[in-house]
Amino acid sequence: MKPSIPKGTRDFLPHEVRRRDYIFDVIRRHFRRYGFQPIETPVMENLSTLTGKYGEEGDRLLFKVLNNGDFLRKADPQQLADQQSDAVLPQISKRGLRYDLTVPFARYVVMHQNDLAFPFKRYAIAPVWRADRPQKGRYNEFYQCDADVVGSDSLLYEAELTQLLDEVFATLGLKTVIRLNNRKILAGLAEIAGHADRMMDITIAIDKLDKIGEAGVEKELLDRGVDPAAVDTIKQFLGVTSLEKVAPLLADSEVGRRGIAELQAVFDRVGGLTNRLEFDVTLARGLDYYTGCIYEVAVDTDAHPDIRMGSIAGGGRYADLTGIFGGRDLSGVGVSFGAERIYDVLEELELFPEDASKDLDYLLLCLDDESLIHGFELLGKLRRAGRNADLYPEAAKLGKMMKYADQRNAPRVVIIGSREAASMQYSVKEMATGEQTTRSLRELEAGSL
RNA sequence: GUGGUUGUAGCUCAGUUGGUUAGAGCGCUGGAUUGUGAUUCCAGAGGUCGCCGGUUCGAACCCGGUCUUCCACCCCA
Repeated sequence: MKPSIPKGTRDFLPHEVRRRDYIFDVIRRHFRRYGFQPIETPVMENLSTLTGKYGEEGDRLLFKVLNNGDFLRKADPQQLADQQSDAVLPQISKRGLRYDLTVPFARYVVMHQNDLAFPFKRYAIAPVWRADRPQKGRYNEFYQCDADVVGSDSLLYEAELTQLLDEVFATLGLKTVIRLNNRKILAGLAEIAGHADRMMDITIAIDKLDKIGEAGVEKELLDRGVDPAAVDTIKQFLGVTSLEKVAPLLADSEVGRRGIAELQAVFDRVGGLTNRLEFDVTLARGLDYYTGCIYEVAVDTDAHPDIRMGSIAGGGRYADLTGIFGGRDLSGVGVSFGAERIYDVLEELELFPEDASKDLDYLLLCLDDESLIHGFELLGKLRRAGRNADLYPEAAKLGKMMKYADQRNAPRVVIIGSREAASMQYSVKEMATGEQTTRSLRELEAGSL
């Protein structure tokens, strides 16, 4: 048989894993610096935990796990015969793979609320699964790096998370645009338009502005059943790029005014950033559970004009998510970094640091069997001294071993023949320059040649 | 989930209206060079043409199905 892996999943070569680890390490370092604590949750959740949290579209994209045992026995025979997938599904599947890290976190907080000190700040770096049709930068299995805080309404957290987004991308050397909006502004907009109940339809439509243009948005709104007068009202908002200008439009909406006040408070407190920070009234974000500020980060196309990539990080405030699980209403806010997309962008821009794919200090090559024994002992000494070292396990032709060293991406090789073994002075070759020197054990152990 | 697209050597790709034995570059293995990789020269190995079925005297090529890739929707990291 021909080996294969499920569509939308990937294997990673060693150098790719090291580069991914570099991204994870940068993000994790910043999470810790900001006071977030690590937690872990299962990759599988009960389907009842997951369904209904991500909107209709999200439910469709959940991976369901088939029940064990004779699962069809428990299914309704008639519904089974009629191929009523939706009706049969809950009878044959009670678990699903997590779709994101936020909903499992809300479930976790409710289950462990007596063990946690609020506000509770946690981070998680873990894979999630979505049964989407794969494309570039879109996979069925991918990692999210989430930082969330639950149990406080303080807008200082929104400001802090903005700083966190900014610092991570500054450290990665990636120029981005951090866009901010507030669901309350969108609710106000819907209210002013006379369609308070149609907020989702309206926001989904205007979210597409940069993609389909104003005429496209207008058509989309009409298609979604928004009346022409309301569409005219909504169009007034589309060109607005500052909070000051949107404020008068929302003067008659209490929720809209609150949204503006919240955003203003965040802007007032973030301070100087490396990346661009923008208010964007058309930013919607599809997840149902957001209630306040929402974030989205994209590559700054002014600085990196050739990059075409969707959002590389996002987040927002969800005031009611814990309430859904029967807990106290604990307001939460968080951000999520899309590690895979960040990887693809860093790769394309060649922004990975040189040493992100190197992990070996020395590779030892021995020319005869006696030297090999000497080399194996030297290997142990170097490792005990804290150097990353490896040994070619037999005395082969030097050319062959050099080639192996090249493929291993070893920065330097230590050549051990009878001369070196006798004198304890080793030939060290820098692979990049070809420069060769003689070094003592002490020098090798010290590293940094 | 809807519409389209892709699949030929380890990789990137050629392959004529359907016609004998399917090619190139890179990589790989060996040698020139028994203590020097990435650069030179020579030789060699490697393919049920994604898979299943159909049409045909004959299929990498035409048709159907299926899996996969990428793209546009939908949605999203």
